[in-house]
Amino acid sequence: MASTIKDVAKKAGVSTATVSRVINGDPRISSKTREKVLKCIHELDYKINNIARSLKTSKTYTIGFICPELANTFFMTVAKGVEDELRKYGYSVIVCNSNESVEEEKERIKLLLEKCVDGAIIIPASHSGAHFKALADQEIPVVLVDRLVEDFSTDAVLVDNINGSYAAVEHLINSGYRRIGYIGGDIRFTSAKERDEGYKRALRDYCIPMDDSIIKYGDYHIQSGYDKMKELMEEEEPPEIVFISNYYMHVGATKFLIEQKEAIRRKIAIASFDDMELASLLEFCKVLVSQPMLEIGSKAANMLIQRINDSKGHDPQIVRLKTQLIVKQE
Amino acid sequence: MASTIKDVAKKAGVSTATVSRVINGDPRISSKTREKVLKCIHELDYKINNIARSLKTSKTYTIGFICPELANTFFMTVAKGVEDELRKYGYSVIVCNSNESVEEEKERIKLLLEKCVDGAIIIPASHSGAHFKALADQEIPVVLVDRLVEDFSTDAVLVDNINGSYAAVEHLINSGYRRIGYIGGDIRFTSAKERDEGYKRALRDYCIPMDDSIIKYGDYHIQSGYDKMKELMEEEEPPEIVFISNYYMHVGATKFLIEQKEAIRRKIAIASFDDMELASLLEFCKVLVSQPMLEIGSKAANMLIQRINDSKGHDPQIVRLKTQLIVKQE
DNA sequence: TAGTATAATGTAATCGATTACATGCGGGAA
DNA sequence: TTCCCGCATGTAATCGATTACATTATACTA
Repeated sequence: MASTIKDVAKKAGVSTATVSRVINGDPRISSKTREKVLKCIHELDYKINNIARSLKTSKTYTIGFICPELANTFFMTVAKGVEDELRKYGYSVIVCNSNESVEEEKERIKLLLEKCVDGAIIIPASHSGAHFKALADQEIPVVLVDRLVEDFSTDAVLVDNINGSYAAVEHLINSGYRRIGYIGGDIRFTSAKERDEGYKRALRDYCIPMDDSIIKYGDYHIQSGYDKMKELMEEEEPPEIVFISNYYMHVGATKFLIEQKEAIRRKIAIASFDDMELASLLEFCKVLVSQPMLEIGSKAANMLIQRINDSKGHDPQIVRLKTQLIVKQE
Repeated sequence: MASTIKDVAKKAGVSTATVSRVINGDPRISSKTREKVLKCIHELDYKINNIARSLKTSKTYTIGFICPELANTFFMTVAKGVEDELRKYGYSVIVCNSNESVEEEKERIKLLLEKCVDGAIIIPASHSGAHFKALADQEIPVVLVDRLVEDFSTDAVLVDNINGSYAAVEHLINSGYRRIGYIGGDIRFTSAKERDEGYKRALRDYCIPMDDSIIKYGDYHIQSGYDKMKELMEEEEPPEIVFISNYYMHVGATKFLIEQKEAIRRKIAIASFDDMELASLLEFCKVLVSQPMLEIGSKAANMLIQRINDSKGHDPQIVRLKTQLIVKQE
């Protein structure tokens, strides 16, 4: 059906080796031969069969991207950054959804191994990374994004969560807020833990007493934002403002507040990690901590390509990108 | 490095053919041999090399998914549906971003051809589909999603845009609205054109005069929603409510209105296509038309697998899924 | 003119699987 | 006992590229 290198070789009256060399830009080929071969390639509409090439070169120019959820703007904006950058180097991306399950993550890793990817970029589904060793065993470089894991050390791209949180809470304090609630994520994730740390550190630095009754932990999903905001508002002494550590909980919390009576609504505000989609348009929202999502992706892609081209390189490297504080105009 | 079928064969004292048969579940292999081989596979941590397999079988169990943008919840929720469904059949997905450019779309198609995908699911970047023939020429099945194209006919999964729009506008009319504005998309896209049609048909059926001054066209992006809403509100006689034909323009329009004075804000409302993310939480929003995004994806995946397994099948088939009208509680 | 370096191309093995065809073996029928 | 059949397995070609090594042609030197 599709023409092969043999067809081209026969038509051009040369060997397959010569055709291959033309395709790969070998400078030893005379320009006369090159012209002739290129003409035949064009006439036969020949397209290289990367399967065959990969078998011989053991390079697939494909990388795997595993994330806990596809329909998530943070993950997908990172993916966009990854794809954009990798494409420049001729790589394409197999996207896998681990569904926030370690078991499924394992399966995806097996899949990527069987597909012989040249590398993987992973947003871990859990705090455990023992199963990532399967990739390392085959010398397939891995770059983690957003979270570190236990039992596996490799390159990673993170944001400076601590100072991101800190700056937001500090801003709230400087704006006169004193009773600042918090909705955090599962602290087994490094990112959640760090955002925690930033919040607490700011309170401590400004000598504001920490009150566990207005510190709640959700799971980064809309529903838990809703539930935790409800709990906060039902406390004896609710906060004046709540710092929420991710976008989807921000959305859930907003949803809860919208349903409340005007009297309640007037007395509460929100600050939140992540500036995506409509975050900045949401009612109650005063301050946002914006992550450079595209840059996270492109940086991860870059580090991965570095490793692919130089696997015997340096020790695992961690890059921390800065967040940006966004204060909404009144 | 990684062990091959040869290593397994040697260790088990059988031929590679036997190992291959075990891997592929050939029933002719005696259970004694099968056990022995499986044991060796396990001990050597052998993983099949799909590159080699694909070369021989000319099946890659990989499909391409091309969409105009990755950081878009509609496209990515469809992608999730696709991935979920395809995985059940052992397929994985290469995700490509056409960046809303036909040129880039062409490049991605070339890429997919070189990667020897077994099929492609495409959300077209434009109204033109002539370049999709390159896939058809290699007998690679294509399923379109959301939009049809000119010059290329193939299987497609769409929603019933006309009746989706119609139902929304009809609901507005029944709720007493008479001056209903519209912000549509580029009518060269079939989906935009159909949503148009639904809006206009409802007005006609209820004998409400159509007024071009409150019918505007944007490009499905946030900014154009903002701009067009502004234009509408600056008309001599602005609408009471505006039906907006996609989520991102809805967001933009809301953004514009939030910035306006209370007097203006009180007099306007919104209805919109797409129920995603926060659509239902947005101020001004009364009615939404929800698309079954996951189902669109899984249906497209299903149709594609059908074609892959039976390429000489029936004529191109178009599936239209129903939308759902969502009325917000006051 | 012979000898040698260099440039251009060809020959054929190879990557790791699949599979058509070949083979050997054991058991049942006559 | 002999013949045949079918089951279980092996042999080797093959998929479409790459590439080490071999070969030929050309040019240059002495």
